[in-house]
Amino acid sequence: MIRIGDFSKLSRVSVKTLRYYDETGLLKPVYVDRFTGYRLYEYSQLSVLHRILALKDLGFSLEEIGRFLDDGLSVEQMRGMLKLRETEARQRVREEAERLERIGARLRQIEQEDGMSKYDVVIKGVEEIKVASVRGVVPTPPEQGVLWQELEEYLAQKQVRPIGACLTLYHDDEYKERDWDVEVCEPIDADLGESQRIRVRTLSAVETLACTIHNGPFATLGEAYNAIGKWITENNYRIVGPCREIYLHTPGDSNQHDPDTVTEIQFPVEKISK
Amino acid sequence: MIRIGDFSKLSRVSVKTLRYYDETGLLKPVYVDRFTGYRLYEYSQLSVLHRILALKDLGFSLEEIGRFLDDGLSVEQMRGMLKLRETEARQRVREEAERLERIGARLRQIEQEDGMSKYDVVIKGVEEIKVASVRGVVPTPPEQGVLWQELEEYLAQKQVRPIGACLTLYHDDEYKERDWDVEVCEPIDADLGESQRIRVRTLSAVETLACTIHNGPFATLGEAYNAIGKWITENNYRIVGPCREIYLHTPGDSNQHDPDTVTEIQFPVEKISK
DNA sequence: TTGCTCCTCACGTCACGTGAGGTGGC
DNA sequence: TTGCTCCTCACGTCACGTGAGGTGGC
Repeated sequence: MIRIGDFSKLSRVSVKTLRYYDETGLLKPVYVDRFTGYRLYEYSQLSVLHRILALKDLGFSLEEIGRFLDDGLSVEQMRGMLKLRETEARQRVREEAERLERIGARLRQIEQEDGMSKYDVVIKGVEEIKVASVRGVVPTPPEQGVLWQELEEYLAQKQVRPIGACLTLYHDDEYKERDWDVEVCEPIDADLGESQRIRVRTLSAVETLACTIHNGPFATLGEAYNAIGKWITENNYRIVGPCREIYLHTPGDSNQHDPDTVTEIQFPVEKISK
Repeated sequence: MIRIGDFSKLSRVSVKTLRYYDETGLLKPVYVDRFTGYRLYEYSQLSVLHRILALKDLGFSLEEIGRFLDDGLSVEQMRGMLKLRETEARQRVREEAERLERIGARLRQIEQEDGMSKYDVVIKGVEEIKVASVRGVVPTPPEQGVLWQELEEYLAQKQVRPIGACLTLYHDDEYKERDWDVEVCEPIDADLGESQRIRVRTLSAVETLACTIHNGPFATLGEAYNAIGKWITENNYRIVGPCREIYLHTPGDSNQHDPDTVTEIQFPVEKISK
């Protein structure tokens, strides 16, 4: 029988860890001195410790390992758990590879622009939203005011109040100089009849949206679009739906140059698989 | 200004997390009601939160992120930290890929042998060991007794006691039927003169050894060698040095068939890079 | 006697999640 | 009034690491 220090040296597992395994019942020394509390191990316990290390290394938790050691579970169960770990490990390889890619994209961005961008892009999902909307073609985005007027008037007339931030959908696939196909939306709760121009519909939930926040007047929104566009291509995503522009905060009088304006831009995207 | 629940919905960050960020000073609401304790955020804080999420996603800890936000650190510093994360991420990709490989190897092993092997293989390192040794050619390993006798007699004569488990090095690169080049070693501490047959030398430290434990008589050691050999090839390692056979425990009379015998087998290996 | 080994608390880690028990706002 | 939102503790997580303060063994 050997003491914990020697057992630790042989196995290259720290004394603290061995004590922890004792405490949790994972690997108990064969004998504990009643008076000194000294733990005494047998050499043959090294193979149990090896089993623990090997299973830990495959990604099992200590609790799972404990159950393995106790029950000596069936081949089929073991196979099932390994399959699970395999899926998880594959997933983590992918995640880490993507993280690596994003770090690379950041580095390139810093080099090119000589500094950190004002815009940080994150991926998130949104739930579905019920909205009243008007769709139409306007020369350029800043001229969508007419559509908003139409929508607001309708809602006021029906005495329906929006329940969240209003937004615009941009339906064009490509960049255009003129004639944008836009749809202005107000989220609503109530049942509301449609008119010839006003539609009531549910914007479907989206799982992966690339999003960024623009703090400042609408006039400089273009910078945000540049940043997010670059991010999307640099990180190997692809746009798969209409862009959403969400007017989170438009203070007081709707002065286009108010700096306290906060707008979120969202692009439905998907990862380009290699 | 918005309440924590709405801020949470907009950002898709849990209320608990937002409170945690407040507590740690990472992201404080602009206003906290003195009486109710209600936290109130401004819409523009969403971009700060986005920055936090983006940096977290690159692998930074919340503490590091906090420092970034406070100091607004230089481009050079940022570049340096990103480079570091890049190295780490690359490392983790490799680690996870290797784990995936090991899981696959285990699965194949279970399929083939219809169950779990008695032998678990782990990778570990060992430090250098000073030994007295005798090297010679013997017909087969079980016949190395003569060498041991020679060594023991010399040590007894010099009144030197071994300070750890004795071991045998197998110097042949390939498997042989007959005539094995073996070296039997006793770890020692003292300064000991050499003789014509006895050498005193230091076995160098090895960083990566594939190891397994054999519980049982020497007669069945072959099973352990089979298991570890299979593991090494299945997991894409290559043997890069002489095998070490360590006699951790050989009870009482050195009966070759004693089942309480514990032996460790170690192969210096390196990963075959693709 | 000295140095080494071993022991048991108790607390920290990291980024939150999970209740319990209670209050404010519309 | 009711349901919803928000609050503050306090504790748990996972696999140990880090001391502090003290004792046993040769």
